[in-house]
Amino acid sequence: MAGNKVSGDKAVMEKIVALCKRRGFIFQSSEIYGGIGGFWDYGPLGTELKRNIKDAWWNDMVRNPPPGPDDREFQMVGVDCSIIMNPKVWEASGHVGGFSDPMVDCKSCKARFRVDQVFHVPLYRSGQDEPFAQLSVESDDAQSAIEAAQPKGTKLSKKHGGGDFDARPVCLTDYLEANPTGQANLSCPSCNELGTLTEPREFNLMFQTYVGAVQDDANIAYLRPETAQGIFANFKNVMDSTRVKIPFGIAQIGKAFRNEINPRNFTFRSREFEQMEIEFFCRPDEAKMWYEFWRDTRIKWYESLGIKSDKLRPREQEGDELAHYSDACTDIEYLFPFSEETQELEGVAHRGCYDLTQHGIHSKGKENAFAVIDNETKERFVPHVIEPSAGADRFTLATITEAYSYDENRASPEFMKFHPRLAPIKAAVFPLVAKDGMPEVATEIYNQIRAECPTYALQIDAKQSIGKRYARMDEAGTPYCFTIDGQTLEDNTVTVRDRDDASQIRIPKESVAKFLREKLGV
RNA sequence: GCGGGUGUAGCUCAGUGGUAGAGCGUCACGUUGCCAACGUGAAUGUCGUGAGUUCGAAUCUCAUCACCCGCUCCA
Repeated sequence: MAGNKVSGDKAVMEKIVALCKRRGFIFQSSEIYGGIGGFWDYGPLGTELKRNIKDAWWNDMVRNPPPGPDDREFQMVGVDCSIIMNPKVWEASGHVGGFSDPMVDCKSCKARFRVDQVFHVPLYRSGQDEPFAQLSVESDDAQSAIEAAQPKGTKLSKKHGGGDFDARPVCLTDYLEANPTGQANLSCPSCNELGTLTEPREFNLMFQTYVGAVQDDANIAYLRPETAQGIFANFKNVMDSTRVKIPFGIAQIGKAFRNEINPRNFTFRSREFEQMEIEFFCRPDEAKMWYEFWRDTRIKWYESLGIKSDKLRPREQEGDELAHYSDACTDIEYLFPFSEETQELEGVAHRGCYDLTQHGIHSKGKENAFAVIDNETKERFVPHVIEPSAGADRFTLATITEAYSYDENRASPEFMKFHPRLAPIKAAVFPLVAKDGMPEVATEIYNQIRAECPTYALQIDAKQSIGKRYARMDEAGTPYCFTIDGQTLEDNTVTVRDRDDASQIRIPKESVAKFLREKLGV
């Protein structure tokens, strides 16, 4: 069977990575200096591909969004915010407080813990001032730490003669503050070994920098870890300047930065990446409806761009997976060849009124600073937010792995079956041989397509054998090649070669641009 | 961050202490009559990087960087 898909195979992933480099889709950043972990560059073909993806998203979501549920109308507008913002933004969003947690590692069993979630638990006999033993547990608070300490504590108690005991948990945060050199007295909550925990270390995943020439704590700033906060911070500006009315959405495409501990899997987990985000603002009582609308819209969008296989898997998050402020979230996941498990391409989250409320509190000192008034019902409410947040680089990678096809019966076994709308090169024009006036006709046809389809990336090539030129276009994923041959000179027809099955038909040379537009549908 | 593996031409890899190699790709010229054709020729390497051992290191040692796999992490 032609177009045989290969999946769930790491060898395939390696072939894809090799093809990406060979054909100029993706290069490692700073490769000539030995590279740099978690950063990637797009080459000429990859740049066209990613641009087509971002354009498709912007056109389909912002300029020409689908009709809403029950054909309800809604507006979509765009913003393009700065990457560095006032650091208070990240206090309001929780990124500064929440993600700079000190961690400790166990040198013995290699487990890692958040310092504030480990409790040191000395065990006491009633009436005694010194503990007879101690242990550690992982827990959210002191009360559950006591419960968590019972099984281990009972065993320890038996060892020490048995009898009732009293567990008095101390959070590691507090313990280390009181005993800065107290590491040796602590045991690992996982393997129970004594004195194996490292000193606490900060793991802030935000990139830090300084605004202004003086490097001082007072002017620390961060590269944004998500584009969403720029949208929330401009919510009122957009309301005041554009006449949008609830329900409406604000969209943004832009770079974001996360200092991942361990970047992996080609471009999938990068430290610098591009997001395509929508924050959709609606009435609280309609939030569920809009959540479902966006979830379904986003799934259909991926399918419309060629991710039709069963590798695309939406997954509704379970209760304990959800952030505390979130009512619902669907991860739209894709099964990449590098993993047995599906990986997130996009999260569609029902965020309630959390973000606007937080920014209200932090910027204006009141929860409802960004409340709006419904003109018909006169109700006043802080809008609820549905957030479809997609990874542009992740979808680019999914597009590449989905398109990658292998058919050993073809002269060119590897070919990229891109959706025509996303294909980096839309068509190529070839003289069958570089003589008898064929190159001149090729140039004429090439110029004709350029004039009639000025947005298409095209190629013209007269060098080497025709088979080699077809093969190169197969690896670039070019849907159609037009070839000028001897018959063209007699009856003005050219052959059209189809990338997916290598079949050929003849069409009049005047109609190549029309043929392309109809076939590509772009 | 931990453990294991890998790193030699654009790609895939051979080379285990003694002159830097192959296939494919790329380029040029010739040829061409629809699928990586053929012929001739060419370019391309601080052998990931830096130290050390040695008369001599791609090869041995150490460090470091990057990538892959498994943990860990993933707002």
